[in-house]
Amino acid sequence: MIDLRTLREDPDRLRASQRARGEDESVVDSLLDLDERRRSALASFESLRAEQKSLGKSVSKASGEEKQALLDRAKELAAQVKAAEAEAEKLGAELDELLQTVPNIVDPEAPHGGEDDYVVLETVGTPREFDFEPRDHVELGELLGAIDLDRGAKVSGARFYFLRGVGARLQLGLLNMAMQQAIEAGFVPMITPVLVKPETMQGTGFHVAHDKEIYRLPEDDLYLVGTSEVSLAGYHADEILDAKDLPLRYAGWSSCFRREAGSYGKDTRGIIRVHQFDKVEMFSYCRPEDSREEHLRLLNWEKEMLAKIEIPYRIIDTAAGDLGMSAARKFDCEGWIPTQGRYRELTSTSNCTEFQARRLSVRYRDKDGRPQTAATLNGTLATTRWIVAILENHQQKDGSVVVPKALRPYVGLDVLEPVK
RNA sequence: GGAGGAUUCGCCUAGUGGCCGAGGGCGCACGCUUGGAAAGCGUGUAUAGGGCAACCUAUCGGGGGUUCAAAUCCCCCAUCCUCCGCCA
Repeated sequence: MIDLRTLREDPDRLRASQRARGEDESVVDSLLDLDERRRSALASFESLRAEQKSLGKSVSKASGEEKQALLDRAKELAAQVKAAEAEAEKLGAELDELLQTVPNIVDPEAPHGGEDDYVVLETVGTPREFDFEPRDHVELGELLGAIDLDRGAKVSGARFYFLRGVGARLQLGLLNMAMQQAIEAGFVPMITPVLVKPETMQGTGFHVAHDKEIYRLPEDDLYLVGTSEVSLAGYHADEILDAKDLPLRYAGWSSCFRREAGSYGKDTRGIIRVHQFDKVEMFSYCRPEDSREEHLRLLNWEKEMLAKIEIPYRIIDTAAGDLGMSAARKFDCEGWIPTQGRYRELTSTSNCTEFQARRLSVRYRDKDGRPQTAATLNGTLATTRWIVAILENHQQKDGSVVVPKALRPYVGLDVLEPVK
């Protein structure tokens, strides 16, 4: 949620941001108009209410005819107060509703435009030359007895899978390595709820009612998270944090659930795009003025992880139109997938500035003891999808896969051997 | 699933219709006292919105109602605790 007071002072900032995203600018004027009307409705309610209160006090002191006269007036006033309050509430609700639809103000440094207007910031490593025809991760997963897609489909349907044997070990090792790195960097390790209440989902910037990506449990009014970012953002909701504890950093391990509606036909093969996967996610609460630096730190921790799996990757600066609701800026690290001949997203780190925290009411006390809205950031340390990159980049001619050195202690194997 | 109890300012607690946004204690902050500290004394100590100064308004788990007036009365819901049942 954007800040109304800032909007009043500098509406052009939001206009520019909407332009950069390729979205509607007129929302700015609608907001300003509604805000103005709500404030005046609120003011008239408040003065009527003040009158009612003081009148009420004189009622209790008066007696006889005088009291009756006062009562009559008070009764009349009570009706007016009620009407004024209803009007103010109505406008407030309208304003809130509109405000809910406005995405975060983008960082002016973010590239303008849509999905394809990203800027490549850095390319690390070079794709390996194969002296044999590389197998894709599906084939390798099958050879190694690591990924069972057929039975995943049998049990749960399309885009489900079993990780088994070395596949399960690879995921556990990878995510444990991520957790270990996070712990060493001072993160608090967390295993988070995967079902959350609507206000947590909404607060994090996902629309419970409209978002086609969210799995819902209507019977219980609970929602499956698409990332532990949601649970970790909600963790400090309605709290005022101690400034000396900032930045507060958490590393959450959870399964993630995505409906992948509207992606029919995309990545139907393998475990690139699935309904359920596991992820270790960094989440940080910090002062807004520190958030840009924090964002770069998160990116560096992602690079550190990627270095450990020894694959070529590049970093892109996502364009404004592709930032989603909450992010002001987003960097993705994309790993090289040999059989696709292109880079695919392995990590994503977003600076959500105060957007999520304002919705969730996460604040901290500044030097003067005044509550201020915190900034929140998130970034990926590892996910199930990384298995694709590891298998494909480190495969050998016989179908075996060399485990990257850093990962070996966590997986307990140097090489994954075919089972058939 | 059933029965009962609870939910007030960071914590503990007072408060059964107007004098309660709300008293006390603890904690915390500042000051006095002291060679220094403790104790003691004094002052302050929620959040949000509006004017942005005095001040005004809202909020006593959430929502609705009764009333001129609700922390206080009524209804619904949520959470926690206890007991019973059910499952393992």
